[in-house]
Amino acid sequence: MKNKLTKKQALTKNQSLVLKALRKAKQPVGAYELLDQLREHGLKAPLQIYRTLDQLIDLKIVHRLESLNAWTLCCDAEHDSTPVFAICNDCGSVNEYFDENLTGNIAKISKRSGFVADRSIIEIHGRCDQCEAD
Amino acid sequence: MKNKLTKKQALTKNQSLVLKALRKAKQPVGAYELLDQLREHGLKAPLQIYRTLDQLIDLKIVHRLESLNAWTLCCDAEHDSTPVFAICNDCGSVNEYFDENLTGNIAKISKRSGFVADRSIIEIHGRCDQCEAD
DNA sequence: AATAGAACGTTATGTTATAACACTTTCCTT
DNA sequence: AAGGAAAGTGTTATAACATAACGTTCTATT
Repeated sequence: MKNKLTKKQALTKNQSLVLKALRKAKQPVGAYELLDQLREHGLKAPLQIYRTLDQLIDLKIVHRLESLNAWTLCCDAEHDSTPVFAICNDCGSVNEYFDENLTGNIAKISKRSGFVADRSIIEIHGRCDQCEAD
Repeated sequence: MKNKLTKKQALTKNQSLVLKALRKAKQPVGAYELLDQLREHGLKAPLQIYRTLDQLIDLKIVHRLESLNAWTLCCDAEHDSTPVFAICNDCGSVNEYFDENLTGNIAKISKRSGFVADRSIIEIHGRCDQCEAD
């Protein structure tokens, strides 16, 4: 897999298909749901989806939400810091945030304990603005 | 399920069995691994494990690690704040931390965006002290 | 054109989790 | 103590999520 510098290179057919499906979705999408949607485009097996998702994650175009077993588009921003996902229990929408302080605090915890962090997962469940207003 | 006040009540047979298995483990344990271990005590079906784990989570005795599909004992501390799990990629050990600041960070993000948080998941993957020393 | 690496396709299988239904135990209330 | 509600249990079947293994095809160099 190419590194970030070549991110702009053309996507492969499968990558484009999966990306397009994710763009259409208003919520994170599961692998098998993607597969169902893309059957009409010739995709037949789960592995085709899982592989493509892995590629898109490497390209930093897509994130996996561990607590949902689902995937979502990365917000536009180029970011090296840890994303925070706010997941609405009601409508299922997900927003991606960044927080320097939070990233800093995680680093602090790590340093304190001698732990060397590699990948951080922050997923907050609750109710979004919209749903809370109802 | 009873609330926290009655936490000290005697555990049921299945709860005790699962808890004991988790105590023996040095790492988070998967549901089917628990099942295998507890077959000799008469447990036969996945649901028996999953149900018991849910109960233990409600009792705040056990945590689920979303990024591992596995469960681990809660550290002793009574805590209402969000636990941070540091998961070693090498040895698989997991440590649970708390950080007021971090909890504050999450609250701030929530306030800023109108999102009302409910349950926060923070799991950091990396290398622990020990493994890093090698 | 040769070739190396990435991407792709396919079958089979492994792993994790829940639905649905019936029975039993516990504990509170009268 | 009898009765009933709620929690816990057991069992079968099935759903949902994910990867192994193998061979082929595409693509971007040299």
